[in-house]
Amino acid sequence: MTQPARDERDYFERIYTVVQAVPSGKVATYGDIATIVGDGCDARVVGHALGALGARSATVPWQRIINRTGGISLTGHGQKELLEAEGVGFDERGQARMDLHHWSGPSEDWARARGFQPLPAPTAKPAAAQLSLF
DNA sequence: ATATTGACGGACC
DNA sequence: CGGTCCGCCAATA
Repeated sequence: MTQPARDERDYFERIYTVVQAVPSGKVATYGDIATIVGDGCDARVVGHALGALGARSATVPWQRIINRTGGISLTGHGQKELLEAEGVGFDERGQARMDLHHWSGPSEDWARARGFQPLPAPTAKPAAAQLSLF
């Protein structure tokens, strides 16, 4: 009974909370936020929530949320510059370096306390492949 | 209540 | 590696 009522499905508020958990200098994808929120939340919903921020855009680091390809979906708002100001590096293709600034997700304690869930596997790749980058 | 859109993601070619 | 198509879910008209 201590479980938060899912009836309301306040995706917006939840998404805002998760986005606020993203530290400066880090970036997260819409899909990651959706996964953390869980409960059938999808990347599309995250985009809607951020689009409905309105005046709350000043209290929610929406700039740290980018698409899966590491590119900026929204242009004209200086999102890329904002991220660069936070220390996020971009490549010539205008895409953020996910391998360097991709948020690992919230801690299990934080997530569980909020009723969310941590990321299952951010970027599981065999370390052996790293050796043969040449 | 139904149809269309949308700050996406993943699969396919 | 890049562009394209389909799919998922909610909000809005």
